[in-house]
Amino acid sequence: MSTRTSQTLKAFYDAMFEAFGPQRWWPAKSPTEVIIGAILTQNTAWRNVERAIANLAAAKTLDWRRLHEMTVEELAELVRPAGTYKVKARRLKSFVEWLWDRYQGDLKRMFNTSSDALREQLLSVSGIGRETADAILLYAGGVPSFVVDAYTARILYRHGLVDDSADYDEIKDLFESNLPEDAAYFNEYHALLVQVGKLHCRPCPRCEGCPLERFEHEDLTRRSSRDE
DNA sequence: GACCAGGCACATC
DNA sequence: GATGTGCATGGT
Repeated sequence: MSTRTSQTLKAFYDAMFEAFGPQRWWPAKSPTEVIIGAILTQNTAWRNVERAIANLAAAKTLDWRRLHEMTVEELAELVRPAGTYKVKARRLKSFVEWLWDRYQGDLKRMFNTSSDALREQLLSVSGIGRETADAILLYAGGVPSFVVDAYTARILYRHGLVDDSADYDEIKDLFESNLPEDAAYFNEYHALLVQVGKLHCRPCPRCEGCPLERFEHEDLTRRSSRDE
């Protein structure tokens, strides 16, 4: 199928890829590290997540058994640089406890579950919302589940592909129903959107030089303090 | 000092 | 169902 939306989304990808090349996401050494990073990066700059992960690595706790044995207070001290550290320690713990109860602490068993069922299960864990669940599925499990984040919503909104009330599932479905169901493609696409977002599509945007600049969009740079 | 960052749960209406 | 708020470190 080749609707207009589908063509536009593919053209976005091509333009971003041409500008930035492969992003090689997720920036982690193992599925375990992906999952920990996905929880730690919630509403947090990646730079700070790296510090927290470095602390965990230094303490040799990038390991589900060790994480299972630690207290939430010990964990909190290690993840402190990532911000909201008490909350995040609790969320990591709730995932670990769940992984232990349900899959004996074994990620391979977890990913052996059918992806739709696993997504529902992940969403039932306190601290794992839609973006985190999809990041785990895609970047730790290689499941073609499109990840939506604040940049994604902002970029699509500014290009008129969704309105500002579009929710997570609506945006996710827009990608998944208009692109080939390919985990490698979804992987690269989301990473490229984040790169465009970081460089050009923050709350106060900088459209100059953006690889999507040539596509129809609303240039808000001159009215960052607009009130509608 | 203000604002932001690869969200989420929970309270309230 | 929609909207508001707390969480918190570190960079710009």
